[in-house]
Amino acid sequence: MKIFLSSAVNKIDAKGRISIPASFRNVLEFQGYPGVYLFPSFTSKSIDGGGLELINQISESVERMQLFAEETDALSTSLFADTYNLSYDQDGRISLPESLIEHANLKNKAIFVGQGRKFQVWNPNDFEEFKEKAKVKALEHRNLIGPVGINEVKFEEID
Amino acid sequence: MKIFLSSAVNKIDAKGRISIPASFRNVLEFQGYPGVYLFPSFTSKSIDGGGLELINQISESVERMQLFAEETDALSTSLFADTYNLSYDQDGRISLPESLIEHANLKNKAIFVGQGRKFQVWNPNDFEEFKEKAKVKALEHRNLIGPVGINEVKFEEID
DNA sequence: TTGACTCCCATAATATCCCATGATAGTCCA
DNA sequence: TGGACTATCATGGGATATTATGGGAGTCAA
Repeated sequence: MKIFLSSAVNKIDAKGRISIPASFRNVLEFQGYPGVYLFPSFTSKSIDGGGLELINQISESVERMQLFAEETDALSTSLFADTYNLSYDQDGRISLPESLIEHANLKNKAIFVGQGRKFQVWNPNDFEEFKEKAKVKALEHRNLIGPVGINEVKFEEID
Repeated sequence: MKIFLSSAVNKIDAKGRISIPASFRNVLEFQGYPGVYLFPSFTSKSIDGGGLELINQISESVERMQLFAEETDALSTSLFADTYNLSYDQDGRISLPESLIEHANLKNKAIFVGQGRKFQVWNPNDFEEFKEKAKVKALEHRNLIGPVGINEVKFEEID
């Protein structure tokens, strides 16, 4: 299995640890090392996560942007500063940095949502809400959307 | 782990010492020796820092430039004059030179910000401000950016 | 002596290691 | 088919290690 699929709600324990779903760990280890890269999503109250492949893509695209020096600076600053490289323990758990917990409004539970090459971590309530809105939007625009999976369509398919 | 990632706020104590984040020390030691190179950033009120790799790159590019232009003399002079090579103690602390403290407007706290091959040291307040601006700029230009952690772009490209 | 700078140790908070448990799912075989 | 064995997983908790930070004591120079 090579991509992040399906979703799972896990608990944040008293010590602030949370298990990464086993299926996600498989993907991460397949990519070469037992750890995750996490950073706040630019566009939603969630955490984006992935493995080596994701972080390589990101650094590549940052380098590709060398032409636009100023924008690259700004981008790499906000990107690197808030990106965490966490390796999980032998039970598959990590403890999330405070700044990510805050950004994603996490309390004592979090949902891991597979999104192919990456995944997201949400407050389960917030995610439900987001999903509802996404569905509505998708219905509104379904005549504009081709047969391919754009964002909203994608989420429908996940369910 | 080979690059400077994430950020951490540390305290400057009464003796003027400050801990370099453990994860940064790992990178520095991976590069070959337990110390840092620090110099005032040209473009912002912060301190640029890195290890052997960074300083090697810099001296190479300065040498290459000196073949062509005389005004690079001025550049390299001011660059090397304000660059400090500090080795940290066994607890991972350094004491910052006065000229760097002044340049970065540091009081009793400083934030270490990973930027891949190098890192920066900021007054935490100043950095927050800068980050906000950077984020806005990055969003403005996200159409130029590859498949970074930006939902919409990402999903379009997946298909 | 004073001040700046080490080296060394103490401590509190946090993170990590390691083991135990209960739940679930899968497998095998009579 | 059903039931027992096995494997895997999420989760709890005790023990240990690491980290940031404070402060004492020694060194050196002015």
